[in-house]
Amino acid sequence: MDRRVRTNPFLSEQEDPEATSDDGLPESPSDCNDSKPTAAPPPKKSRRGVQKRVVSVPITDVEGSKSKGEAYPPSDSWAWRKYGQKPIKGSPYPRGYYRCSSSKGCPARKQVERSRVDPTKLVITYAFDHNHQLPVTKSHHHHHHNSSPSSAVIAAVSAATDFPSPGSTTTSSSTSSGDNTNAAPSSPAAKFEEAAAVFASQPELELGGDSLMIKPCIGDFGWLGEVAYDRILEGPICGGGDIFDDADVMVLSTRGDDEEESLFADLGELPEGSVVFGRRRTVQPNGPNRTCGTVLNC
DNA sequence: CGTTTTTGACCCGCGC
DNA sequence: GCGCGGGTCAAAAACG
Repeated sequence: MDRRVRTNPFLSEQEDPEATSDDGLPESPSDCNDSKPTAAPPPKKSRRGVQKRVVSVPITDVEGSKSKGEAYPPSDSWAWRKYGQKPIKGSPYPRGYYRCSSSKGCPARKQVERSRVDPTKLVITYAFDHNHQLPVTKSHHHHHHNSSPSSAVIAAVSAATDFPSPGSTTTSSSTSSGDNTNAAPSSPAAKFEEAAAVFASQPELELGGDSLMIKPCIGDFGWLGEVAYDRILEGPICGGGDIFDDADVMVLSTRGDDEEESLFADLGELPEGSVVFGRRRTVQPNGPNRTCGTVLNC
């Protein structure tokens, strides 16, 4: 293998300089609206100029769902393999590095870490797109359009590092392994990733003037709603260029409850968190579409 | 048996 | 120019 290929084979679109800043986000709220995907001014390149998407998901929700015995959709079909883990300075939680194992040459990568300000939240950073189609395994019937294979799938999600429980460092393999194949997730983290994955592929997003609306999408992902997704910050990383290409940041309100409030309180306004909406993908509909939220366009 | 996870070390980029 | 931190790879071990 090419050891250390520092060159990103896929860099091109835009990246998230702050992607790594899980919560510290020094960025200003207004920023989200500033960056126009179209204009695409010279964004600051990240360390490697990698385009990244940050997804933030409340871990507690996932766990809660789990206890509720909710039905979870199949994994995101993407197989992720953990290739590293490192403690992050300033954060008590380690960051896990995952690569797509669905395809040999798939550049898709993701970093999973726990929010340092809000331990109940998981911050997933996606980098690069999948260069292959979603490995449809079983119930992956795509209702909607399937984006071009070449465009690759947009979002992949999943995973979770080992979240050392505040107080005790647990191991985490469960998460990763569960996440890897399309097997049903067994750990809360796995659910998270799935949730994120689904979001990433959700096609049913509608733009409504200033705000985005998530249509029945959640209907299919009712479980997801339960699980919880906070906000969506989307970086046009999606090669497909979907609706979100237009939206830089979106906020999804699962229930618009304290959760969100606290979220904002913790984050300040709407900093990092975000769930990525990619497009396409279906899951078993067993959820009460109670969560459809409105996506606030930053 | 195959695949994935875990841990350590190395290298690169950025900041000061 | 040096140092720090982050990111990736590689080898070994564990699990399914």
